[in-house]
Amino acid sequence: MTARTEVGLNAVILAVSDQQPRVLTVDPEQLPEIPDALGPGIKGSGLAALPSGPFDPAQDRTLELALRNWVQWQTKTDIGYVEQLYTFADQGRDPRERLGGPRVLSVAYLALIKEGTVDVAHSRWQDCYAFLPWEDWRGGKPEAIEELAAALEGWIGADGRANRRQRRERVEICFGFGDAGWDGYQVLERYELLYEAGLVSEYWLDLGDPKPRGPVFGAPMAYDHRRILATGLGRIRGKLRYRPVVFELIERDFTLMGLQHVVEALSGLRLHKQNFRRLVERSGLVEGTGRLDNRTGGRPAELFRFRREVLRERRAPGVGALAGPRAD
Amino acid sequence: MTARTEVGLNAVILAVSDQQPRVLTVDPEQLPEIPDALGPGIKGSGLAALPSGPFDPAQDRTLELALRNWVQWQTKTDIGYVEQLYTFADQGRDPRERLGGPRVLSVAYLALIKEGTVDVAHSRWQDCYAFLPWEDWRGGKPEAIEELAAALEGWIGADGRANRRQRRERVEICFGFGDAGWDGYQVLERYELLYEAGLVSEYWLDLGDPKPRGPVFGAPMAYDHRRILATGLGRIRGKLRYRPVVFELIERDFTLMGLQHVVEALSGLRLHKQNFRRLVERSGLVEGTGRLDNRTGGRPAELFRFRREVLRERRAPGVGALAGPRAD
DNA sequence: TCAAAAGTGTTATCCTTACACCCATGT
DNA sequence: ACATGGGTGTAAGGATAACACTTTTGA
Repeated sequence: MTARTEVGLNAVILAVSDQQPRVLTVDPEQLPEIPDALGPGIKGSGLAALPSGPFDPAQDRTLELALRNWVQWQTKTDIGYVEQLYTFADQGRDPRERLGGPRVLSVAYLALIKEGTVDVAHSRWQDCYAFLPWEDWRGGKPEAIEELAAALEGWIGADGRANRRQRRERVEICFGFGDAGWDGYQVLERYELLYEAGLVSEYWLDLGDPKPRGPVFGAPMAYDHRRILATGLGRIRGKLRYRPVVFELIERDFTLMGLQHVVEALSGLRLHKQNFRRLVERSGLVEGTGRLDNRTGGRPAELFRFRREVLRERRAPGVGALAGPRAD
Repeated sequence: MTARTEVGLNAVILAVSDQQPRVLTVDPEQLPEIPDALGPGIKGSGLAALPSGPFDPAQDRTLELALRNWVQWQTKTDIGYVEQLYTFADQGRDPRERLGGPRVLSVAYLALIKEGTVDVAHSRWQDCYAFLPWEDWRGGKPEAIEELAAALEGWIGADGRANRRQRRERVEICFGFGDAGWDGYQVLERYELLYEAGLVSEYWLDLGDPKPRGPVFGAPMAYDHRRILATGLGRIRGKLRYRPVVFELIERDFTLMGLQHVVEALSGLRLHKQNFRRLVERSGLVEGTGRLDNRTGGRPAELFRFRREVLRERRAPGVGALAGPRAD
């Protein structure tokens, strides 16, 4: 017997406001397609879910168009930048399968929108780092990380002698405990490691055992949506370096401080102010407009714009070494 | 009416031998699922196709496992490194749709294997640059590029006044005609531009008009497989910079020259020998074994190995700025 | 006048590039 | 001996990181 396959679309819709990266979530309670039978952990759990929409092979010419239409309709906002993230199809990723539903394959997209107001019933903006708190190093080493390291140490010790070395190596690489230090890009690798180690509550939910036997970290999301979020955050952190994607998230005119705050929010790192300014200006990525913004508190800041010509001039126009020297 | 959806898997299987990047292709003539009715351009055309396999939602636990099993079975080779590339689902991408077949969605993967012998009936290794000749700059500016530039100039002029600027900007960015110069990473962007400009024969095939009205470049592939190949080549060129993926393509022991040739083959660039050696050695990516290879012609070369510890030591362990200084 | 944020200058250090040169082997 | 490729040294130039410092506003 060949089961049916259905294709869905998921969107990680990111914005930055108040120096926090936000992701648009919906309340799965409101999603009509989830049957009540799934009980604990899904309906009634209050878990946040990523917005998802259908892909209708009879109607939709392309995946991206389907996504755009569907997001536009739901959020009443024009999403500019969209890119495909990954296709998720692991067995059991959608709990409806357990009730005899079709195998659901989901193509996830990343969308970037400006911090303007997207205010739709049943959806809200949530801080990305509520779900992935260990990813935010702007205030120095996150508190969670010590506890996390201890829990991972337990996971390493829980395996046989031979595998411990591999586990330890993996932990060290993912979390930068070696000489390499923290690498902001490996968001997904870290989430997957925590999942395998039983340190996120989705692991226990997927086991059908909603009570974690041990510490868990970060707020959970419905289904495998936290994994998808991690994929999205990792992707944009990587892309920041060599593509001018930051500008999709801010207004046309911005101050250098404002730009820095957005880069910091996404990368989860605190950057060195003076050098950030210089690097960005020298890179040709922006140009001054001559106008000033005097809502800044101190001395008014000059407003800058993205310089489109940089695309012709530089090979990998992004905020470089993620991005400039770090502060702290 | 909602049409059926079917999910297939495609693999871009890359190896490097004789300093050429190779891709494993099959003869679509041999693929049982292609009906004869599709006539010109598909069956009987002799076009190369990427190997493809089924995804069976009833059997396969994950996409990657399905791919691994299926490739293993076809090529009798253990593919080590595998990564998901992209999911293709544009309407009309599979000509069977025109005959009332289901909508076929294809999840493409990139696999890297060592140059050893994979010799299977109905499949063969072909030079990647036969399909994408403008991507090989190892011998200086490729011949095709002048002709290509002229043809693109025609495409720019063929649009209304307003759009010409945009078209010209896009051409300049993609092909590095501006100050930025050639960017090896943008393989897909270039292919898509050529497709839109009618400069690859797939464009005419998709129109149902197998006779191109103008020059076309590179050997065509069946369906949208050349687009998939371009995606794969772009991906590995990007990844080379910050992940030690080269080592998936070579034997455990290698000379630095050998390593350089593989990097050059993939990146399509000629590199500066002395500095490549030093950069690679200093990076901690490799370690000498003390043993020598005396098949090299001149003085025997030391054999090196990948140094796994580098993963703990360096944040983005790859062959850097793609990769080291260029020669020529 | 002070706090807060904008913006400039300078220097030590490291990395990259380019070039020149020597070494070991087979023919 | 010489061709071929392996391998090392060094110095110029550029980019980066860390520092101290001045400027301009609002309260």
